[in-house]
Amino acid sequence: MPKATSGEIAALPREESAPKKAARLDLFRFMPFRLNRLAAEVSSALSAEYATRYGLDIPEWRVLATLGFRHEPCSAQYVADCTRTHKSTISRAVTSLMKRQIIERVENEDDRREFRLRLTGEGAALYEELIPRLLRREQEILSCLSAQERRDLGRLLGKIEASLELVQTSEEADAKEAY
Amino acid sequence: MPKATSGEIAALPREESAPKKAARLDLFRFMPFRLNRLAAEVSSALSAEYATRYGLDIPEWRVLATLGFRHEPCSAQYVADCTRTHKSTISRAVTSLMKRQIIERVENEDDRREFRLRLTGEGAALYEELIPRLLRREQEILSCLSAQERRDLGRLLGKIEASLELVQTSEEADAKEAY
DNA sequence: CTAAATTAGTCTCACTTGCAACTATCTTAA
DNA sequence: TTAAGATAGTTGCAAGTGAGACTAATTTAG
Repeated sequence: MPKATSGEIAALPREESAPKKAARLDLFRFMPFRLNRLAAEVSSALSAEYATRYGLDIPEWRVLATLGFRHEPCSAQYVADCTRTHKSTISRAVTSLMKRQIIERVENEDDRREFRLRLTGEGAALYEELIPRLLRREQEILSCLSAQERRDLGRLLGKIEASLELVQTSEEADAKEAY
Repeated sequence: MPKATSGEIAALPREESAPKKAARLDLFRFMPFRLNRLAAEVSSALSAEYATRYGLDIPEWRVLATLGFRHEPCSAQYVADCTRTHKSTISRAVTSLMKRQIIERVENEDDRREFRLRLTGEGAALYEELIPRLLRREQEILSCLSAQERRDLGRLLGKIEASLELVQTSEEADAKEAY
């Protein structure tokens, strides 16, 4: 079994060296692989809270989190945009959450294609019960980092997110300010 | 549309305040969500290299990367352990790569349950062609960070990776103690 | 005003993947 | 030596998901 990952980034052999060395890539230092693996591991650590305990899958949890965080009802499309989840996936999560009466939806009088989604009382109660658990779990996972390190990590990820345009710029936010 | 993500960690309202405020969680500051989304996005950015160009999927790429990095042939089980990918997934990737003559396998005389996998000449050539592209792509993605920031990121992720391995439950630890 | 283009949401299809059962082989212990 | 248990790898099955077609409603252009 290979050694645990070090802090280094996977590196190409010296570019300018004369004898064209064969390129090699250590998966354990390759950022895309590390991110994938870490995300998978963290997700599964958290799913103990919302999956086994409340029977929610990830898309359902994302709908719940979006509706619980925003207080105004919002459309399925909005949830899909926010969470970068495919609209068909959100649609299924919405259907399932409605069946379980965790959320409800009302027709939008102004645009009868879309529905306004919001938590039911039951859904809000579930949200209130679940959130502290998840935040505690997140803190546990991050407890190996100092407060400063956590800030640093957040900032570094934020830079990458911004450069990949994962986060909304203010103009985009304005453009979508229809909500 | 919600605000752009800051460098902060999702936070509970002050714990000790008298009127029990409703807990809220901003998905955009919630580390598990951010990791998931970032990993998905980075993966898809990279897949342009190995998927569309060479027709490899992620499991196939992981097999290739493992065999290319190590020079001794190794078993499918070893690849599965290394990459934390389910053995059935690796099995299918191996089958597909063999059909395409990118890898080959030989029986292990000492243990006829397992096979020794290694790259064919063609596979090695593919590896040599692909690796520089992927490393370049990784560097592009990380180009929004300074050299110091990249080291920091690697170190922070490394700490979380290490702690998650330590944090594995005792049953899991026992189960994996075969290694 | 009407036709074309756009958008919200649903649904079907194909594909991927994890689980668990299964075969074959190896190891351990009575 | 033999039976029970562990391990490598394969395969069938079921659940989840993205792509994209489709319906219904709205907006835009001519």
